[in-house]
Amino acid sequence: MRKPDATPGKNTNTSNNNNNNKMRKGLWSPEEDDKLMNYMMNNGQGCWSDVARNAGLQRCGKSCRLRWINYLRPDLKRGAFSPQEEELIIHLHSLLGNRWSQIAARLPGRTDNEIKNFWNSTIKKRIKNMSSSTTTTTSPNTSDSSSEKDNCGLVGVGGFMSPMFMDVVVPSLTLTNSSTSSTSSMALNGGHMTDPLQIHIDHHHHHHQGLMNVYGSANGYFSGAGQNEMSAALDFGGNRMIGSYGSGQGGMFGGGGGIGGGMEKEIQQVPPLESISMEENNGPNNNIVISSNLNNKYPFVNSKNIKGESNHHNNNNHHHHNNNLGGGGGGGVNNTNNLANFWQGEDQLKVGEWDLEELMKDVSSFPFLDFQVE
DNA sequence: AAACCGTCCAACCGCACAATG
DNA sequence: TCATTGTGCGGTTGGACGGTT
Repeated sequence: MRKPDATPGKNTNTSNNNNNNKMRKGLWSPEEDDKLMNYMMNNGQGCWSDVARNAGLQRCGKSCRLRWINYLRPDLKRGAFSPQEEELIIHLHSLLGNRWSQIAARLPGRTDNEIKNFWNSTIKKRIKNMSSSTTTTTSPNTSDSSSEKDNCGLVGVGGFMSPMFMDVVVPSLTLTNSSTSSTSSMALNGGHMTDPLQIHIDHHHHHHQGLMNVYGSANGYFSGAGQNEMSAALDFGGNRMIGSYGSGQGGMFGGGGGIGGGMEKEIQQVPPLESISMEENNGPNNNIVISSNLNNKYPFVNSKNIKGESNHHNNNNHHHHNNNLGGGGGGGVNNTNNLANFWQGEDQLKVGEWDLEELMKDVSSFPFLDFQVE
């Protein structure tokens, strides 16, 4: 079904004339596209049944809606998925599971159908290959997330999360269980996690406000959806942020064998549902600009852009970049204003409990970011 | 060149949910 | 309440396409 058949009448397919309601099915002809497009441009979106009728289309409203959303909509982004989009899809899927519409809502110009197809064809296959090449153990949870009841995404090898380590470089952040130590560790109750998550608090980078790196080491995917999996998430007084960075061998976003190689231009925050845009060039050092128009709902992603510099060296040594938010190697997100203000506004942010399920159950409340890859 | 086969993706289907009468 | 209608979502299908034999 790649191309619509331009021959009038020929593309009426299969059951087109079998049923007596005269509703066409199957591929859309260019004439039908024109009718729908013209109608939508002139009248805007309304009741789809009316659209179908008033546009002179022998299609059900549902079909018209689908055609418009998936193909005719002017703001659709054509072409292959960029590496950034791919990474974002992978991560969003790890958080959201097969909620394609929610994933699509965070990928401007992309449709849920498109993402779903992309996932089912490209990414799933790649994960499958990767999984088979990096481990000899198998798990029912490994790759075929679409068939899983709990929408499990990409959990670690063997269906378990391998030891993970998080570097959380957050000045003035104290963790209630170990506020004085430079290295804190705590366990998260991830159902598939085999080892406690260790969180290292770096108190030595006070001029890098708001930086949080979360990365995984060893084999395993630092991702997951559903209650049994985890991503990293911080809940700061209602403003949640998440971030992850894979550096381990075979990690989901890892440096060796991980999807995307090094996940170097990584934005792990779930972007906003509102006003997302993503533009890109194809250069190896794409910048990522994050902005938001949420009117101070999330002060660290305010209307000022957060600009990430794709610099491999601003990852873990933060001597030159302020406010590197969620940046993996090269994927840092800088915000010299709002993020800093956010962090500076709270002298002692406290993270009382790290309840994975609580964090994951409300993915939609994560800070909304606006992605642009320059 | 023809047959075969795997992949891709547009479109359909069934279901759930909300709104309305 | 209950039925109807409209909408949206996720899963699935089936045919075009391209590569391989």
